[in-house]
Amino acid sequence: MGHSIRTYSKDDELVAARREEIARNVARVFVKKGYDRTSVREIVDACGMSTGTLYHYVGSKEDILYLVINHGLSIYTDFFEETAVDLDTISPTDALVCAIREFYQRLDKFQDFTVFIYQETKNLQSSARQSVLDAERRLVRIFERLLTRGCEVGEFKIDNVTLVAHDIVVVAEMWAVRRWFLRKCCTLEEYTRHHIDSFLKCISPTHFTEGYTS
Amino acid sequence: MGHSIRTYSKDDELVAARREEIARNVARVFVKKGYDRTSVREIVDACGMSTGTLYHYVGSKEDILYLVINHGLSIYTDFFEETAVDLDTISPTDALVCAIREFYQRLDKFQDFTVFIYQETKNLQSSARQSVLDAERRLVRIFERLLTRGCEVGEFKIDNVTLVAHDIVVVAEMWAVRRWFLRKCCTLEEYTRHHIDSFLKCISPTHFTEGYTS
Amino acid sequence: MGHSIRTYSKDDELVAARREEIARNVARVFVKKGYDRTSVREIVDACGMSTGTLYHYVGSKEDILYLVINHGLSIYTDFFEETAVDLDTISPTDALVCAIREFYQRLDKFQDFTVFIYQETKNLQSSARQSVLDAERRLVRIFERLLTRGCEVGEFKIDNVTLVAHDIVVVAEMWAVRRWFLRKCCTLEEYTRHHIDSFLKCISPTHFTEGYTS
Amino acid sequence: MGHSIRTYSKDDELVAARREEIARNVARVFVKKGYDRTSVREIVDACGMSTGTLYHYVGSKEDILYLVINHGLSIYTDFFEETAVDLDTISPTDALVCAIREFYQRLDKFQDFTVFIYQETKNLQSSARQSVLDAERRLVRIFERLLTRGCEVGEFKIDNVTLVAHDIVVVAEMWAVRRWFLRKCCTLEEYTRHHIDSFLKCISPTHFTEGYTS
DNA sequence: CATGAATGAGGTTTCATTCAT
DNA sequence: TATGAATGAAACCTCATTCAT
Repeated sequence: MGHSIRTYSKDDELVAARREEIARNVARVFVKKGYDRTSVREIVDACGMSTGTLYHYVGSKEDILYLVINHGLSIYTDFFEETAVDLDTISPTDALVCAIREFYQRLDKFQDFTVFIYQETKNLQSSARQSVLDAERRLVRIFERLLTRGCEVGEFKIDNVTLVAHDIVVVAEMWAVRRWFLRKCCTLEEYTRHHIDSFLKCISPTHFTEGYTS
Repeated sequence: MGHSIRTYSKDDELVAARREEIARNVARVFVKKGYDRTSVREIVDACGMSTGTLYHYVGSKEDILYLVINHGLSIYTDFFEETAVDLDTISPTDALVCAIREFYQRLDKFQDFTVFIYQETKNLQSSARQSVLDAERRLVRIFERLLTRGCEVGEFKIDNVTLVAHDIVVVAEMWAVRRWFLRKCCTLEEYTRHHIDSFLKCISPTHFTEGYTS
Repeated sequence: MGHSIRTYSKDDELVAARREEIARNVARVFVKKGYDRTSVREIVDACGMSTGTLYHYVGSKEDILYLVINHGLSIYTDFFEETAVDLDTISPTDALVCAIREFYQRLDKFQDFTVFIYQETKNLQSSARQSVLDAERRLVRIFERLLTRGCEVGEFKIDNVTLVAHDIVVVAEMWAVRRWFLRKCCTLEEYTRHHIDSFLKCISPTHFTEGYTS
Repeated sequence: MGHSIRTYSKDDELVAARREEIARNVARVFVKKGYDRTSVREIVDACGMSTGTLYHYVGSKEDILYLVINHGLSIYTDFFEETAVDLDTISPTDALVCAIREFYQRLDKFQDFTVFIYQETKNLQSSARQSVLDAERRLVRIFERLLTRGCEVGEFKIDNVTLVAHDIVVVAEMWAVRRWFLRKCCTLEEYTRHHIDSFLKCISPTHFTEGYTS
């Protein structure tokens, strides 16, 4: 799916394993030094491979960027596709709060990745970039579903569900991206609680607002 | 202030003029191709200067990144330092709404810059990066002041003023950074209105909330 | 005979078969892309072999060039050694004309090979090159014999038989090598007839010439 | 004219001088080792330049091949465009004989080049190759003109002037290309005389031939 | 002050060949 | 015998920067 990477090997399993290995090893280096500033020399050193072997499983340096970004995305995408099931058994509000908490904590763990993706996605060619953006869209959709369920049972009242879901995701990512600012401002717990409160206020149906129209 | 750049010239005015010229011309190229992928040759072509002249007024390629980013920041910082004055004469709520509207529209115009800054600040060395981050902080502070005034006169009720101000700025920047998502989701007007409503809900003192504690 | 190629196999027949297979398959690729620009990977792909197997029957990439060139030479050498027999039963002039016609038509069919040999023989190491040149020499000798017979029976009168025989071969090869020019100039039939006429004029004993001495 | 080569310099004269220098120095190496087997490292060593400087005046390794081939072609093309004038003042036969003699001697001097061009033209991309072939065509045309003049005054009688002119050029080039054979067969003087005689016989109007039709 | 030719280290990628399986 | 993963030297080319003019 998405983007196809050249290999000289015909053993699909081996290719997948080696690429996983590459992504895992290179991630650290890319996050630290940035993509453009990491040389292929440094990449192969980090992988403990020879140049030739690397290019056996990968068509170009950019393919490696793609692997690393996808590896990073999977870390939290995968997670959500697992836990999202349980959320159906509790009230929409509880589910939303729980999901946000989990998500924010998860992003806190993988801060470096989040920042990295924000900085390097631009360097991908169109097809590779599309599949990264798709992963982001799936992330938003997870929250969309939670919000929609809440609307259906009357617990939430939301004009633009997509926009709210998007905000939830973005605010989480900002905890990583803007850490240079936020760390001096509050703890993750405060940050999370503040935004959970904010989101709930905004989507609560009991809150009467005349709607500010400029 | 901030970061000092090497020059061989002793004519301060000329240096400033040339640097302004460089920043203005190179901005477009950097925004389009990214810093690392822009060669010094492309830089001098964009400036209509010779390499020698460029290095007469600038110590390194990275200095140019610093110039461009600062040039970009000034575009909206300066603006705000002008218009912020008038805002004192109207009610805090009106002032806030007005400021947000102006800010969001301004960022809409300079989307490319915003995205660029999000992507390239990491490439700056410590001292240069600090002065960029300072500019961002000043931006937040503008909204902090508006919010604080509102709190003082009882129009707003806010636990963490800095955090809200920061959110206002970040949400604006996301309109540029996440345009690939948001353009398909709503117009700038809808985006702005949605968030103004949200922010007002969250800081309104009349809204009673028990505070969701997980 | 000629040049010896390393193998790890002891089954001579298998070795010969495999080498024949290699030459046949790789010929097309070499003719199209040139020797230096064809990678070993492309060679094994063309052969449907693994790298390991290839190097089992061949010592180096250059050995393959040798195989291919010899394969190419055999295409027309073999042919001549078959048909040359019949030529003894007809008059020297008829035999010559017939041989030239056959030869020119044959080369027309294997143009690519001829061009290839002109371009790549230089890449062979000394011993391999010698055996290629030997094949060319045998080709010339075929015509030498025809011419000599004609001289003996008084049908031809030639100062330097070798030189004329060599010209006959070279002119044929030029039809392939200089096709970019000759195709726009005449058909194969015209080309052949023109040169048969020329050769006959030059070797005819009835033609009186004082010999141009500068 | 013909093929355009990238340069970073704007000083046309300097570019021409440097390229001339490159062609002159690299020619020897290319002729000796072949194009593909000569590394850029060896090229810059032969030129006494740094890599950077080389690529200042040339876009790629292949451009250098183009320069060298053109340099080689000019050696005899230029020559002819000078001497061809005088030939108009003598009889067509004398002019032809004289031109052939000069040409064959000239090619003898630049054997290496001739061989090189036969082997490497294939490596040029289309546009560059075209302009090399054009130079060859101009060479043929020189002899075409001489032959045509002879026909007009009745000294020659030729069916296909172009083909004869082409033969004259090709036979000359073969003296270089097939030296491995011809050196053992005759001297340049013998080779030249033999072919002058042959050509004159073939184009002489007094020689009666019924035309051999198979 | 302004120019742009010169530098050579370092960039990414390909290559022919080996050898453990 | 047959395989193809692994190697790392060497390929071509670009780069930011300097300095003589």
